Amino acid sequence: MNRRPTLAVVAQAAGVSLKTASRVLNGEPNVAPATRERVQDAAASLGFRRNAVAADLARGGFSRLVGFITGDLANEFYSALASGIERELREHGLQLLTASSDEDAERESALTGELLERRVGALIVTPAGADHSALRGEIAAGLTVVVVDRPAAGMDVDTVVIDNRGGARAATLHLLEHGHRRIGFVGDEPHLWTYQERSAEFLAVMAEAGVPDARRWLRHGAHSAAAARDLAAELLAGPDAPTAVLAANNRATVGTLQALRDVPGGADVAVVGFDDFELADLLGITVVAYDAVEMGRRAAELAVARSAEPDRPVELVVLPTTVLARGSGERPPR
Amino acid sequence: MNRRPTLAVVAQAAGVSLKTASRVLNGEPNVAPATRERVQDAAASLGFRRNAVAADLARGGFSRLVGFITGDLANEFYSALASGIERELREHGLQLLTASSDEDAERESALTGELLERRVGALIVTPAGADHSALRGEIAAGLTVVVVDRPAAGMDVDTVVIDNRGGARAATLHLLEHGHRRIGFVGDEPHLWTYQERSAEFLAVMAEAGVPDARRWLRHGAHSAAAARDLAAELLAGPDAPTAVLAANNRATVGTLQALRDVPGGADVAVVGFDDFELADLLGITVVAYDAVEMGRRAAELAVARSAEPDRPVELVVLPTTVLARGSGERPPR
DNA sequence: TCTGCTCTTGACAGCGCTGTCAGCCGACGA
DNA sequence: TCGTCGGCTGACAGCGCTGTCAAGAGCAGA
Repeated sequence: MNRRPTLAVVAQAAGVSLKTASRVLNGEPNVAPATRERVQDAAASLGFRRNAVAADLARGGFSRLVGFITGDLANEFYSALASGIERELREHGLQLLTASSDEDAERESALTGELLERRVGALIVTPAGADHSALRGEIAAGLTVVVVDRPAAGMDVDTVVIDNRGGARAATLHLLEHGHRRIGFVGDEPHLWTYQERSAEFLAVMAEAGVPDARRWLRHGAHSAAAARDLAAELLAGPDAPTAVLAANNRATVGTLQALRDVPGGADVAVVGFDDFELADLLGITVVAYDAVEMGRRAAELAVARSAEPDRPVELVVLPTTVLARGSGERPPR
Repeated sequence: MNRRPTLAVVAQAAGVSLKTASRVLNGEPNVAPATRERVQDAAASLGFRRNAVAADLARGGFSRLVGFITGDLANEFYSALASGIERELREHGLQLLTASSDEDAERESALTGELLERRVGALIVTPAGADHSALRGEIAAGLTVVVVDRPAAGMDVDTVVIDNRGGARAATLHLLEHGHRRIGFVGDEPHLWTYQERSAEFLAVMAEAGVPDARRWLRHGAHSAAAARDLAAELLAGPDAPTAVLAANNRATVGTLQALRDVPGGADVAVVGFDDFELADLLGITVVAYDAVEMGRRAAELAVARSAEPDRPVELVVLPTTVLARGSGERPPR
């Protein structure tokens, strides 16, 4: 086990009291320069390292850690979020503690518990389940919570989301404007808020455009690329197959592309994906893009702001989306 | 601020001593069932949550946190590592604290410091710099360190790497066997060990195959896709342009593909990439693949093992690689 | 009934640090 | 010369929990 000198040892070596040593190492004022130097020398030569655990405890039991509970860190969207959060927290001298829920509500609440035991100063969550009663209790107890990507139903907390409706509308219009009428929609799990928003807007736009019963091309369950692939394949094999597909998340886009590769005439089907991804550019895929890193950054910013000022009004940040035309969305109907 | 009941409050409510309450909440034996129940009820009704910070301190000042310092969490390779690590740690009741160094040695050492202040029980690192003197001191002080992806030069620590030589050899042979002689190599920063291993083996195999001066097609600096793209474009524009490219990491592969798209005749150039990536399958890119999640898992496993038994012999784990033929690497020379 | 044991419980002293408060000293103004 | 004030320092009491140790209760066997 790692035995390190404590502050007391440093203080003794420098011939000062514990408290004075503490002052020096925390950069507090009102220490004579000579004393300061003696303590610093002692600390350096002993290889002293302050114990943040003890310091946090003494200061009131709160750590300078912020927890982030997310669906799946291996998904490029979530890792972009995490990187935005981390960057912002760092500016404020805070550290990020990540945990992934695998989109499982039960695991989410277990993780919440663990992070709370660690006395995180705030929690940033992409809510998996619909039931946030556990969280609600914590908020009442004074915990700072920020939700990101999806709002937490019925909870009055700071939230950062993108303009899902606007993005879905733009994407659908984009395809309609290129002449498509039969447009498929490959979406995520129906209980996810993002699915609901995107699909509802898709249907609304189709109705406005006078396309009857667009619901027949609506599919859901594409939370993995493999599932999306099957859904897309089934959709494209139908008698009334769409000439264009709106893939409602990055997994769905990949799966749809896989399906299109295997279906005869698949190369002619227009595709617009929701969520940009690195190779979309190379593949020439038109997407609804937004800034996931910024999303994380804003969430962290809100967390910091609320910790500092618990009574500030709850904020809802909605980030804009843009359609990036790269070819796949501009193909005319076959 | 989040005011929560302390153990003392719970104990009082249950009419027992602090210590007995502690026993119950830690699941220790030798507590009368009736007492146990009283304490549990009190804890539940008060919304008690143990303070892991204080508990860790009382237990000796070590947290059940394991730190992971990595290059860039947004890179799919590192996030796969992180997810493997997290999964394994969880099995042992440990939590992961991630921090990214942006491949910057200075930042790496600052982060190391922060994690140590947090008294992480172990540190898993993908070493950025060449100078690990700071780490060396910590190890001497008893810290458990495991390095992953690249060995830390001159340090006797547990290490998990892939068989870079074997992978590079297989990839180069693969291209040679498909008739290529002029083979380009687009590699990472030259100070990285993985670059050195892969490039050295590439040159060795080329020499064995009787291809003179393969070094003329060797390029480095492809740590981002953009940089790789420029390198590959330059390589392919030369008078003695290669008919095949070995892209030595996932960034390099993406950049190379971008360059090939833009260069006339680029579609005929064979490509083998080092590191698999999600869309490689869709794009038909032949790659040298290995299991990054497993790599993380093994690293975490070693960290746990060494923490438990500090004197065990140092281990070097080398994971195998495979060539996955998907088309791009099987194209004959033009 | 007494001894010896196990089971259960609690008192107490920290873990390593910080906040509070009080004390000391030299300097400065009157 | 004295009073006062500001800079500097240290004693001390915790933060919320756990480890140690010892004491009390209950019970079996002698």
